[in-house]
Amino acid sequence: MKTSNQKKSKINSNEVGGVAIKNKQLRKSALRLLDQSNAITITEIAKELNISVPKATDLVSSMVEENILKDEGKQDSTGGRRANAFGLMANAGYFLGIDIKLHHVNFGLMDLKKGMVTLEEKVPYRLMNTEDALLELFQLIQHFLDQHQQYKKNLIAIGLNIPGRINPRTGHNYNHFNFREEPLSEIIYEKFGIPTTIENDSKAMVLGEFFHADASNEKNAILINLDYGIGMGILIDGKIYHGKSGFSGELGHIPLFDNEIICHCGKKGCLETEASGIALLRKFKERIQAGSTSLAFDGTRAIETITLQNIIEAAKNEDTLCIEILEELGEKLGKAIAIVINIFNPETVILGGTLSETGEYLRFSAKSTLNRLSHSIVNNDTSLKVSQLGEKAGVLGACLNARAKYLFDQ
Amino acid sequence: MKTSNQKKSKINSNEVGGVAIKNKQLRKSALRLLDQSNAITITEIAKELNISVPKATDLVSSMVEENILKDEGKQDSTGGRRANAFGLMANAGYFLGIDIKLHHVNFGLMDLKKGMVTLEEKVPYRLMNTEDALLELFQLIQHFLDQHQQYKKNLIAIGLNIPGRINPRTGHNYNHFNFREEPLSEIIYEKFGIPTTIENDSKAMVLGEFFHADASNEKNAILINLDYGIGMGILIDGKIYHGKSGFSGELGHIPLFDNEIICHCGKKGCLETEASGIALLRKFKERIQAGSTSLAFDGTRAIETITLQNIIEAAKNEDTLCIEILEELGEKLGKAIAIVINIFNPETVILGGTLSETGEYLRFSAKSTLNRLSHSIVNNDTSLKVSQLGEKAGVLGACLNARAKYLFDQ
DNA sequence: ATAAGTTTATAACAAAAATTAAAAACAAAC
DNA sequence: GTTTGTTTTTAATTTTTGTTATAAACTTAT
Repeated sequence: MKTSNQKKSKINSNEVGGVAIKNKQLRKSALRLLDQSNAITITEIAKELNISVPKATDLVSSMVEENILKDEGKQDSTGGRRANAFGLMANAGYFLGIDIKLHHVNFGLMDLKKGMVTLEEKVPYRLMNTEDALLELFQLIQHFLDQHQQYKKNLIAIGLNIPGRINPRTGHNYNHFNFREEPLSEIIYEKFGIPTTIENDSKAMVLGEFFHADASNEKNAILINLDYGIGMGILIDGKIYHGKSGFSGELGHIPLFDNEIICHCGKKGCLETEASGIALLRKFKERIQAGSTSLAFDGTRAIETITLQNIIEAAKNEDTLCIEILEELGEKLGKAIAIVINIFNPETVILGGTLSETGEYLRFSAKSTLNRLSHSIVNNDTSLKVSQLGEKAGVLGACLNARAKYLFDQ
Repeated sequence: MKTSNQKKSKINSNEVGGVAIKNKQLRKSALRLLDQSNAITITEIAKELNISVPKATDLVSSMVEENILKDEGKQDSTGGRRANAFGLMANAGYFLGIDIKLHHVNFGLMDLKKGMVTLEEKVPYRLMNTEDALLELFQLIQHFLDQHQQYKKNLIAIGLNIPGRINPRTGHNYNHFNFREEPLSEIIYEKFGIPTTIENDSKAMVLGEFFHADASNEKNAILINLDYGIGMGILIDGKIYHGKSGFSGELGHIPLFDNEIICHCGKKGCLETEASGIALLRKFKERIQAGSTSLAFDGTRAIETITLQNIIEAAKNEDTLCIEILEELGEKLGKAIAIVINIFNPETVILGGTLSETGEYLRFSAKSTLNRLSHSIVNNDTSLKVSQLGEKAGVLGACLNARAKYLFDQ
């Protein structure tokens, strides 16, 4: 570790001393500030960062010269000379979000000011833990990059979401692409030369969903990711909570029922056995076999080929059976949400993921269970919402994740 | 807010400028460092705080002069000149911890080095939401202070635990002593002239229990406070998690059972209806009335007068009935713990509070339920322990809370 | 035992940042 | 339209901090 020698330190300008480190930190703090408000004056920066006005002037000037900041013109007067306000230059940097789902990938490009430049949703892809699947992913990424060459020069980082357990510190993921020695983030970095950070898909979604949340960083919020399985993203103080080893938010596998249905995790009674997309399909099949009819099933094809999307579509078209089983699901989910609210006392619980496309059917039945099972003071403190972003939440989260890590994190 | 005038700013030496503020922050950072290791050298401080060695020397010298730090002598050589190590002066400051329970108060005095100077447990007191109860509390505090006059001069802060909902930011508490306008912390401060911070008792206990946890601040841990009710303290990144309005950790009121027992919160099926001290008493009564016998009940007094402590004592003396109902309780608790572990993936779950005095009976049955209900990978990642501190956890937490707030917090 | 290599501590110097002062820009009152 | 009070900006000065150099303390190898 002792590479620095008095003589060498001056030659190698990258191995910087104390002042340079502090300036870098200062710059990141300034960027964090600039991110919170649209435009900010030098005096405000000086006050917030506890530095003198001349120092803040230097800081801002250098960032303006580097085209990171832009002079946004004079602010309204506060009684004296009008101050110049500065804001981030949107085109100073871009972040690529890659949101890998089991059956498709979503791509998105975000600029420095959190504006979405491009969104490419539902690119067909089959996630598997094989070398081939990894190579195919490479191709998809390469294709996206080729299509957006004008941004490549300023591409700062990639944020990648993938289902399963993640250790964001080391960049390792455990359920997919774990056949190589290196962590996935490292593999992507070496392939494309862009710093990459990875995250679990549900955990990234919670970032995306609270994208528009007010500037205060003290967000405590929950996203429930309803798909074939049930995931949960936990936001604490505006940051994703990972737990000891990345197992946090395993809402799908909390033991909540006394049934005999064996979950794919091997246990009985998991929430997923009653309130997931898989459970929904099972119930649909049971009801059809018991004689019910539905828009989603005309009898011309095998009942096993019905997908979650079929049921969602039918529910949107007010199919009685599908709405009924969705409401049943909402009821079971309500119990889990009651538990989560009592434990976390979050500001908001958002129902997201594929199933949330069915909108209020789920929310209403969940809410009514919630009211029945949980004390109103605790209950009413938390708002229960349905995602408005849908598929976009994950990509947004991926971009924001990369942006936070490479723009602000010290 | 514009009290500072160029002319006045020099007169009022308290209204300090930028450098002074930075020095204060630096000092707090240094204290935080010093807290983590027993003794630390100037070079290490400089490196950790990103300041130059001369600056670190100044910082340390001034703190030594003020008797906050002590020269601990030479460190072992690392191959060159041996460095002087500096450590906190234990007697440079003290913190008073007051742990209010429903039927008693615990007092404790902690020095700057986290050493407990005094512990006074189970001072009789009946917590009620009345002016009289508040005045009686004042008397108890005054009495403790009088008995420890030699520390009063250096008493830096008071940490106070109280059951019920708390807003530690404003110092308000909502279930007790809420009849005055001011927050309780303010009332205590005005009465005794010592800065005071308040906290919920279960939340403070989790700090106390993880007192000895290793220096790494990335502690994610859970304390379950088993008493007449069930509380939970959540430690995230080494800090107490409060939630949006201080309702977090309401483990006692998660809906987990399909029974018809109405909880004191007004709902049915709460965990507390099956796994709390109150539930334990109910079950004891039921079993006795059904003909069981127990050491805890000789038939000479009304069964309603049996307390939790009686049952605990009997269980310690290996009373079959009490052990049985405790094991039943542990089983139900195990289900709740399985949920908590799946959600939080904590490093440790500690069973604390009065009931934890029964030791392994609870833990064994909880653990076996846990193994049955939850996936082993997630399960084995978290250790389930029984508190070794008992009544001390709350006082320790109160002291640590005050210490952290007034020693480190910026 | 002495020399060579390390590490810490202090002193001297240089650089950087904070203060202070002064000028410029603006609003509102007279 | 001028004056007064504010606030921002820039410049000059002072203070603070970092860097470099040197001395001191100590270990290890020869």
